[in-house]
Amino acid sequence: MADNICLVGHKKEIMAVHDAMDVLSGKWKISIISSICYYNERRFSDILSDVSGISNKMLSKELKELEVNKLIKRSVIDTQPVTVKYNLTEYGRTLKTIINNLADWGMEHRKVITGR
Amino acid sequence: MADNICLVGHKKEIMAVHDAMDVLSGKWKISIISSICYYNERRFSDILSDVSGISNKMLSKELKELEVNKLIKRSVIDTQPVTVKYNLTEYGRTLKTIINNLADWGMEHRKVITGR
DNA sequence: CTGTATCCTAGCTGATACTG
DNA sequence: CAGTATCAGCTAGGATACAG
Repeated sequence: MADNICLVGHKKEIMAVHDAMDVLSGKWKISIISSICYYNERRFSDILSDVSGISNKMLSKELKELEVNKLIKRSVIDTQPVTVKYNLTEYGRTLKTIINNLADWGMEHRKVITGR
Repeated sequence: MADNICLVGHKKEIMAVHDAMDVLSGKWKISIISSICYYNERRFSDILSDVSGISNKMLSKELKELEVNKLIKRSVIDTQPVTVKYNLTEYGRTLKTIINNLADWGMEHRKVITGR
């Protein structure tokens, strides 16, 4: 099914893919989701070091967008100084498969561009 | 496996995901790949109408990048006027799974944001 | 049909500094 | 620790026109 869908495909699927990318696009979004996904629960500074190259400003901004889209949840713990943790929402967790696929493909891709 | 990887995840995977997005990011790239994938072989003007909203300039530009990354192949057929067709390369076809996942997720996502 | 060439602007982005 | 504020440069992307 996942294979021969390419023989019967249509505009609906293409638009669906575009819809998905609307939420996931952005230089860092998928990496951020990955970080939270792989560790299940993650703090701001954790993600900052997980995702190499991202600035705190960008992280802050993209986290907000992901939260608006209901993909992640932000929880403030009232310690001193304050602690904030991010989790995937149930909805966000539906992205796991995609994340895993992307990670697999990304590792193969790295081999292709560097390796051979 | 695809599930509990989230319990043992690491920076390598996050970077892999980022690598993947490096190639696939851009407002239209995934949609373009989808179009070619679903129809197996596609012309410039076909893609232009498949991917609603894209301009010829963007299509041209992103097609070039995808070609450079060896994901698609461009073939010129010497008719009058000239015909050009695009196919996924064998390597590009390795993205099928991801495309299908994204299409599935995108359709669910549309329900979530419009439906309920 | 399949693109290129210009022009133009919103907003993305990084760097740096600062706050509660 | 978890962000916000500000500045400035870049570039992604759209509109339009043109070319082979």
